Amino acid sequence: MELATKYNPSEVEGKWYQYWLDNKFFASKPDGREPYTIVIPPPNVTGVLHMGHMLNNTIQDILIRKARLDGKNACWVPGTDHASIATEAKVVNRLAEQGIKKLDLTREEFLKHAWDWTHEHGGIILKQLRRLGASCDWDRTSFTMDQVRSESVLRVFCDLYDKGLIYRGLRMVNWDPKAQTALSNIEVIYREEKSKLYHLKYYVADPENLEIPENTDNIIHKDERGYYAVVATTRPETIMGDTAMCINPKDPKNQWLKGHKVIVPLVGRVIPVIEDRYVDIEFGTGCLKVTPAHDVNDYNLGKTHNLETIDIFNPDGTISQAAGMYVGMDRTDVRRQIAVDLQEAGLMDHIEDYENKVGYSERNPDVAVEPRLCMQWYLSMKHFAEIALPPVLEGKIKFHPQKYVTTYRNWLENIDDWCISRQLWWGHRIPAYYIETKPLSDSPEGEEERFVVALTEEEAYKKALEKYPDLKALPSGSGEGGWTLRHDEDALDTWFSSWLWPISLFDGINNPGNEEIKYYYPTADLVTGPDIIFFWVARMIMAGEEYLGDVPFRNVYFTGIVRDSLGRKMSKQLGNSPDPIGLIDKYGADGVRMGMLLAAPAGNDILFDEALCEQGRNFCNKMWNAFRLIKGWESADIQQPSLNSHAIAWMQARIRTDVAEINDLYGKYRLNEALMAVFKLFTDEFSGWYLEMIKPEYDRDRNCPKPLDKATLDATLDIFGQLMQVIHPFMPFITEELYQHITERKEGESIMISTLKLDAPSELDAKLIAIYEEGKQVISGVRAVRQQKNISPREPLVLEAPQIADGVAVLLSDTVIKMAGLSEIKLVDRKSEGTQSFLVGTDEYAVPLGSLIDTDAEIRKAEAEIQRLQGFKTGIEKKLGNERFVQNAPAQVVELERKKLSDAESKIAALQETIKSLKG
RNA sequence: GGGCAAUUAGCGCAGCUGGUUCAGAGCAUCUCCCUUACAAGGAGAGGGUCGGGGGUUCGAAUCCCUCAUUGCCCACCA
Repeated sequence: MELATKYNPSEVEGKWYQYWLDNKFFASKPDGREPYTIVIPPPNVTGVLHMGHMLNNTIQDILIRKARLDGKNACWVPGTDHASIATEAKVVNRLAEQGIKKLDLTREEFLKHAWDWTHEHGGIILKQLRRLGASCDWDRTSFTMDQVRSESVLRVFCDLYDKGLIYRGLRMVNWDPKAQTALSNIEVIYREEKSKLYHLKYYVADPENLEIPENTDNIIHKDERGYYAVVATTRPETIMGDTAMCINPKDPKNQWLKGHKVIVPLVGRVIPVIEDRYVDIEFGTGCLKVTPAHDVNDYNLGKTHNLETIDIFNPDGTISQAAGMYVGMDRTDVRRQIAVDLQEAGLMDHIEDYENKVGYSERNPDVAVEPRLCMQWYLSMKHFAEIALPPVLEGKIKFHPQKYVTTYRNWLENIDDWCISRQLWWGHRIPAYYIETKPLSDSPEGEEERFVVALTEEEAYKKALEKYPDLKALPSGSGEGGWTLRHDEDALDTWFSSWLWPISLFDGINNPGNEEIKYYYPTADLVTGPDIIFFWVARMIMAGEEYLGDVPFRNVYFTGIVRDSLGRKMSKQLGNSPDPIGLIDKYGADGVRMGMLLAAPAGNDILFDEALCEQGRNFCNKMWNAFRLIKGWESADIQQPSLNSHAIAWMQARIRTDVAEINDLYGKYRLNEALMAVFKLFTDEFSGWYLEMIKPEYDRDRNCPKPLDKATLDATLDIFGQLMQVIHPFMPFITEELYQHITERKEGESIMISTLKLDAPSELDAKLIAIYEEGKQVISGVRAVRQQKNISPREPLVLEAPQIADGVAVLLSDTVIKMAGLSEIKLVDRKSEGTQSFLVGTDEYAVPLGSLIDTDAEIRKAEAEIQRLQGFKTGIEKKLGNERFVQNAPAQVVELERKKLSDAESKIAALQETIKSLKG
């Protein structure tokens, strides 16, 4: 069969992936082997693959495949995340396109739409991962909202509630007015923004009592309408909610305002001037307007000073009835309008440009978050911080790179309670049931709520009766005087299910101590981005410690962000995000995998460039052609030349040595370096040197290569197979293809499940490698001479080598002759005249060139080299002349310097000799 | 405002606890070669005062101080 000169991935990849699936090579069951588990960071169920996923999952696949080759029971569990806010937003948008409003639907109707959407788009991303070669155990595919995972979430909620760690609280939360839900603190992203600082006039309401101090530091504003204070604010639209003005009691500028009242501009409300040290004297005028309903700090001031709270916003960010003005307008429009109105009313002192930070919703990045006071569910974090800190600080979990340990610690040491309720329908419904004996007030400050937390409604009834014995006297049901349960409308934060992922995937919550959780937990490695260290990584550690008393993983490998070659983040707007599947079509999955990884040192951002995929594709081609070469050789029952047996020994030594290093790099998660080492081993050592060494001559009579001795061919096939195994984790498809060719596969075999057992490199290996390295230098030396003199590689040359019994010219003479295209190697005491020479170490080699030699140029070259060496020499002499160096430096180092000196001297001597002979 | 990291060849990076793996590979660049596996290839070559300045030391890319630049994270200054 004729093989194409280029590797064609598209012919190969689909075939092998199916073969792997058919043979269930990805499947894992608990057995006696050592487990190696990875749980996938679940992508959004309706998401599509982007470059970040490509990187992340390539790394996971490499680790999993490596573990499999090492004989471990590798289990990579895939799945998707319901991503409540993101998905619900998408569903709402789609409904809107159809003219349907969410609020017009019942919860059940909405959820039906959401599930339809999920089934329609769900799992596309997992299909895409197959193209990449991801060797997930697909039978285990899970979803954060499937039955097992959902039950786990509810059980955990009930359990934590029973433990007193979950509570309901009226707090200032971050409110997303578009999604109309609360967010946790870490879901808010602060962005620096150009805005305005509005300086508003708050006239003193009781000027008759004002005592104007003289000759003081007070700064007093007055115009024809009277005395006023200037308040600087970025949010003039909140003045309807002002219930006080606050100054710092020590502020010399504003002493005159103490104890007075001021009038809120436009609104006309008279509010007190309160004093609190919270106020920064330096900022603005030192006067702060206090809006307890719409700012966390103001809320706190309101609490300490017993201020009234006026909530001027509706949940969707429009102005509420309570504001009394601008009712129904959107907050952003009001800001514009009120600025105009204030100007016109003469209540605006001035406006200046200002930069401040505005919080945006992580999932709705164009929506500014509104602080809002409402009742939410919280998970108390003190306990979790305490259990999650030690495993990381003590190194039971290792972070790669390590610098994230500090980040992790800082966060846990300053952690806020976790707001876990979301006013969404798509998600796990909070298993709380309110007892309704009469219509409940909607007001958050309504009377004390009565509720129970239970896994099912049935259980909730029982619990209700236990908790509130008075209910026993009442008839159950919605009838006259009866009582019913109202299921909490809210859903849980998505991360409240994700944090259980390494446990819930093995059903360790519902079914504690089951065989799978015992076997697979803790998992080995987690591969994820540093952006979710708090959202996910930290919380998994909390859940793991809480529910299994053990860490969820041993290592966390933080990948960088994939950027374009200019260092910009990939984004749809910029259009700089390549389509991963398109890339795979173009370069093959193996090529793309290599391209991704080459640019990806652990923890650094990766600057992705398609050219890197080209390099990956080229490497595939290199392997393919090396295989074609070997495949074309016939074997014959002839004596094995010593050149070949030596080359085999050397190549094997090389493999042992390099694989040891590669394994070490794996251990340090320096996968890009491991890949580089793999690449060089194959391209340089194997293809560039080894294959060329043993390559049989061409038989012109038969028009094909001469046969190769069987022993060498067999050994070469073995070596090739080993190399495929070493490369396989990085490039699974082509290595499988070539491995199968090499081994004449039988059905059911695969490189995936093969094992590679190599001895540790020995001292002998090191020696062998050193000899060959020197031999390579001699060969390169001759090639360089050819290059300089423009001599064809096919023209045989003679090499004069120094008389050294164990020198490479003797030990590797056959190899050097073949590789350098020599007719012979002459061992000489003195090189002859008319040669071009080069040094390898301190040994001088010479190629006689007769008339080709340019004597003058050679002399100039030698003189330049002598000069360089002289400089080198004087440097060392100076060092050795320094008594303190000789006294203080270790003997070894001093000895080395001496050797350098003598080497330099002998090199200089040799060069002078050369010049002499050239001058003849 | 606090913290962390980075700064080494045109580019993206490696250089572990100070001394032969010390100034490195890869890509890119340049030169030559369509040699019977591979031009998606081969052979060869050039290229860096290790961000600036100071210090410690016999000796610093490596340790310390300082400045500069960049990036990231955290934080309620309106």
